[in-house]
Amino acid sequence: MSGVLHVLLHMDAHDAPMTSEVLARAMQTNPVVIRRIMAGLREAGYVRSEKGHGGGWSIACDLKAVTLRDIHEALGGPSLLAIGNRTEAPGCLVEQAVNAALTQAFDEAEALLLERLGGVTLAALAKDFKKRLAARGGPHEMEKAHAG
Amino acid sequence: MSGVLHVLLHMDAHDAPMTSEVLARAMQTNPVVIRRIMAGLREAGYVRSEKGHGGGWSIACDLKAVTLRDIHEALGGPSLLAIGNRTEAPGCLVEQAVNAALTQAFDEAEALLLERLGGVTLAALAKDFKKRLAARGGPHEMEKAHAG
DNA sequence: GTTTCATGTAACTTTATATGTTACGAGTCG
DNA sequence: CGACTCGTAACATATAAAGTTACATGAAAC
Repeated sequence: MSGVLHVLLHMDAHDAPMTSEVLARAMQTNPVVIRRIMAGLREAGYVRSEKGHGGGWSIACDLKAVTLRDIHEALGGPSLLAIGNRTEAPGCLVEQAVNAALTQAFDEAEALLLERLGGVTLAALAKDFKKRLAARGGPHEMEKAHAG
Repeated sequence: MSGVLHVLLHMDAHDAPMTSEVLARAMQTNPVVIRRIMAGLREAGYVRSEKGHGGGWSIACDLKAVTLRDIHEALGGPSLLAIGNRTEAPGCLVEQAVNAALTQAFDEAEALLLERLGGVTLAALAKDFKKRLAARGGPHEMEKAHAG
């Protein structure tokens, strides 16, 4: 999640398409990993990929219309919580009681988190980035920022 | 978490101490795993363990005074959220912007979850279990409920 | 006191999952 | 055609969780 957003914002701050290799270097990972992650976003229509010379990844959506929740879902909507309910013995009344209590708490937290993610657009993130950039001054150089 | 609560409630519904072996069979795991998990609870004073004949695990606290949050902390307070922030390039302004947005959402969700866990006592869970037991009728037999 | 039972814990093995890598096919541009 | 880049399958590695073995320690039964 965090890494994907990072890539998206860097793409937004770049006019030309960016190759998997460049992105992978910045994220300290492998080009194939980048392609794997971006596959979901491409299917959702948030990014576009082009082959050949001058190819690579570029934004294909209106950043104001896509929220972090949309991104999360494009990534397959993995569970946001680290712990879940056991369901090994659904006939056990103890398990039912435990699950009832936990499920309620978990569902509430997950709903809140999804709501918060749904309230933040990529455009808002990009704007925050530009604000930080202006506050610091100087150009934005992805390679330098990711050197260390 | 879920498994620990399950064990605790079964212990509460049992007068004599329960051995790691019996608990492990019910939870479909290994006695050593049970001991490992219970170690945290023992150090926190929520359960007691006794060796030798007739030994095993028993409740050592007032169920009304211990919340699910307490249990979570006794287990080492592992992260409740499945995803975190990357911090590989803290000097990157994009990363700062992304992390600021995500951190806020995550912290809120985690706080809500902890609050909810803190609002449920073990006694409340036990009461819910007894209610389900009464509704169904018949005795509570751990072995049977965990047979499948 | 010896035997039996049970925990405590270290060390090791197994399993599951995520991540990284290699390889190659296919499309694109010069 | 040749250089470039994505798409994807297949394989390798790393990490963490769970399971297992082994043995020491303590407690009750006899």
